[in-house]
Amino acid sequence: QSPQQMAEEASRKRELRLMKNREAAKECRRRKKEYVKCLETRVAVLENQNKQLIDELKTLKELYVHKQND
Amino acid sequence: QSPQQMAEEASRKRELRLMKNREAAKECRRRKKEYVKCLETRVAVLENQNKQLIDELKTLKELYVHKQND
Amino acid sequence: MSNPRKFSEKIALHNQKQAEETAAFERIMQEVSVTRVIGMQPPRMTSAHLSPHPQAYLRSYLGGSLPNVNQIAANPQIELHHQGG
Amino acid sequence: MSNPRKFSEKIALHNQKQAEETAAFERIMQEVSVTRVIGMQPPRMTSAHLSPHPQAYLRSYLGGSLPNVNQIAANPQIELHHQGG
DNA sequence: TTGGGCTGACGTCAGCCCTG
DNA sequence: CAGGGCTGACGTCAGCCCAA
Repeated sequence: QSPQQMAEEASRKRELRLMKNREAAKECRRRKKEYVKCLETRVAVLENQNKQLIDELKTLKELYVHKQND
Repeated sequence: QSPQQMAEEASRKRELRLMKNREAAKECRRRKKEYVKCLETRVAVLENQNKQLIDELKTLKELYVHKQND
Repeated sequence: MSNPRKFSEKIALHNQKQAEETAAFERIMQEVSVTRVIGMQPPRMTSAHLSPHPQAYLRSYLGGSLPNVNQIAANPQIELHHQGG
Repeated sequence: MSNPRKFSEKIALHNQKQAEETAAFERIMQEVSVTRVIGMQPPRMTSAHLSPHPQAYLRSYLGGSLPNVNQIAANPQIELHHQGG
């Protein structure tokens, strides 16, 4: 093989690899963004559940002490 | 001013701006990483609190129905 | 490892945990709601207790289907058997 | 806006919320613990009630410093409902 | 063992928002 | 209005890790 064809082959291979990694990086960023949004949503959900659980715990606690005093 | 000095000035200004934005990007990535880690830690904390709250709610509920049957 | 490297696995893991915790959360909330409702009755009799259909009375206070109510039905005061399915 | 653009502000906001929620969490846990402890006593008298130091008896059951316990130990029949929420 | 898929980290560009 | 601080998104390089 002539060195000219070798250089062309190497260049084409490199460009193909760059193209693949380019798209892969784009997909990776997309998944990372989705993951962070998932984390934020999860935090919000857990926060609401915590508040509701604390409220229910307060209510049941006062109901318990009221039953106690009866 | 000679166009030679103008080109040098522009090049120096551009390089300075690139340098600043380079360090800014590095700090930005650092803060983003810290933020994501903060989110994960927060999720773990809220998860543990949820479990403990649910357990306490179960205990208090059974205690309540036991008091009810007395 | 519980901390995967791929984002897709992290997302799937978080969705799974969130589903489980939400299920447990809704379950305990319903149970506590039921407990509070039946706990309010004994000291004072309500006209609903005179109704020939106490199940309908309870279901009027609570929303969806209550599979765990059977355990509560173990209370000797109230009889609550399956409505046959 | 509650959703800042800068990461530092997001971190500060999350830390603030986490501190508040942790405080509320620990508070309600201690209160429920106290409620359960004092709720177990009335049906049967314990020898600890004959002790000249009931506060010390309660502190033996509970961990940290409990400022509200003093009022409860002083007047066990009072109702303790603070801010309703 | 090794090639390829994913991701971490970098530098650069473009754009937003705030301050001068 | 122009200028600068931060961040979103891109392409590239380096490296990890698993299936082939």
